[in-house]
Amino acid sequence: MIRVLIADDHHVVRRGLIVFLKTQKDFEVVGEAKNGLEAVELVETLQPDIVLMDLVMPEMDGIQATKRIKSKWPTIEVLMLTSFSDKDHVLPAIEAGAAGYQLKDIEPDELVNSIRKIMRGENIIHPAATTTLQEKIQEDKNLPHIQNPLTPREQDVLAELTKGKSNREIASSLFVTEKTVKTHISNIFNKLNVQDRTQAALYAVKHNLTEGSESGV
Amino acid sequence: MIRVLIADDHHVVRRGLIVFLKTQKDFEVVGEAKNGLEAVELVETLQPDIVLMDLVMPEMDGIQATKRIKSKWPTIEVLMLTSFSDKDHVLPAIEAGAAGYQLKDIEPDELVNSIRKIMRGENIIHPAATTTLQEKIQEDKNLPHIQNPLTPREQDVLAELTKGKSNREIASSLFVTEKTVKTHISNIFNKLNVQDRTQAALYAVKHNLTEGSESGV
DNA sequence: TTACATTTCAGACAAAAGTATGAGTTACCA
DNA sequence: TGGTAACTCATACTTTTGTCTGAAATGTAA
Repeated sequence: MIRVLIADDHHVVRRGLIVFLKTQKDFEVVGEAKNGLEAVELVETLQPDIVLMDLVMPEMDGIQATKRIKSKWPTIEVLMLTSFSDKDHVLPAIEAGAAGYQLKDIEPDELVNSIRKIMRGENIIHPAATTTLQEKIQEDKNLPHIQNPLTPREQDVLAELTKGKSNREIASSLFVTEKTVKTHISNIFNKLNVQDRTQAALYAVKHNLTEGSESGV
Repeated sequence: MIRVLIADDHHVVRRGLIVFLKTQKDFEVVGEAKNGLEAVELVETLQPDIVLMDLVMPEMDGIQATKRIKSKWPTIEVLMLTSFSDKDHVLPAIEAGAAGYQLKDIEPDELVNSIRKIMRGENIIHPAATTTLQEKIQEDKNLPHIQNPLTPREQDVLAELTKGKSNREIASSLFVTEKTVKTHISNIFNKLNVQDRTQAALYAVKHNLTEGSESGV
């Protein structure tokens, strides 16, 4: 059961989404928010799996709301659902931590599909928005939850980390000091957009970044 | 590729195992140890995925070696391979942290099968040894890596933990103080036989203890 | 050859995480 | 009704983690 929170200032939009998602047996709309602030509050109490977030809303816009949500509850996914596909709207959304970006003209089936993909750990960008993203990616590579630019050494560290090892153990395995491991690990967290080693390990497992090794706890 | 270390004081046994495992394309025997002490040392340098460990060996027996290995490298699995199926031999092995216990009369195919299962996170006990285990389980439930006695509340905490949350976040989600969360978490670690939250999260994911929720990083 | 990325390491902190121990509460079982 | 398990919380620590800043060595691509 995927628990969905809808955040949109237009009543019609919320109605439409709810009606449609109700036809999906494994979806449950746990709440509705009329603006970004309400969205953050409801996320806190309801702890949904995913938030369908409108970009433009009163009180607090979708970007701000997404930032707050992702910083407090990094595991809760946000799918930006809006009607703008230009650079100025897409990029901030992705940078804020949204796992996906879809235009509101999306087909219902496609929407459900997108949500499922996100829950599986994939990132979804509407084709129209992708092109504008591609350009930016060249200039600014700091969007690692889209593209993963871990260096070889960082991948080594992450692999060890994903075996449940401590910094000291990783250092010993890779024949470097604990300081070095800490440096790598900090960089990994930034690139993966996670806050700590547990999230990094879960991310690696979920996204199958653990190609090298096969053991686990 | 599953990297195997063989620890047995009988040369013939080692030969036999090696020859057989060589026929398996995804197995690699990375080393052989003639006693427990050597096994521990080789584990340190070779970092295998799994150790096939004889119970009775000179220098250091399989139980001791397993204890040391599991305490230092909890992610490395140990399959006890021996010829005793009585209580006094089986229980210490399991308590030492062995993921499996098989008699030496095991069919080669069955052995490979067991190893694969262990790598998948399952625990393997030879039928003959299972019955003696069953009895003991009633008396002594402190064998959590076999049977998981997490209380409901501990399961709640573990579920939150497996979303990548910090203690503070878990506390807020479950409406208790951080102190309480720490208590639960310490207990969980003991029961799961892991050292920290990352290992616990990986354990939960691997062993599918995350029934309740579906989200991740 | 300059510029940049990668890898290594250090010092100094701040912030979490974990452990140990004790204790009060409820709830249920024998 | 006494014992026990589960849940809660606290105090007092120790140990790890993680961040920031700075820096040196290496290799490589423009």
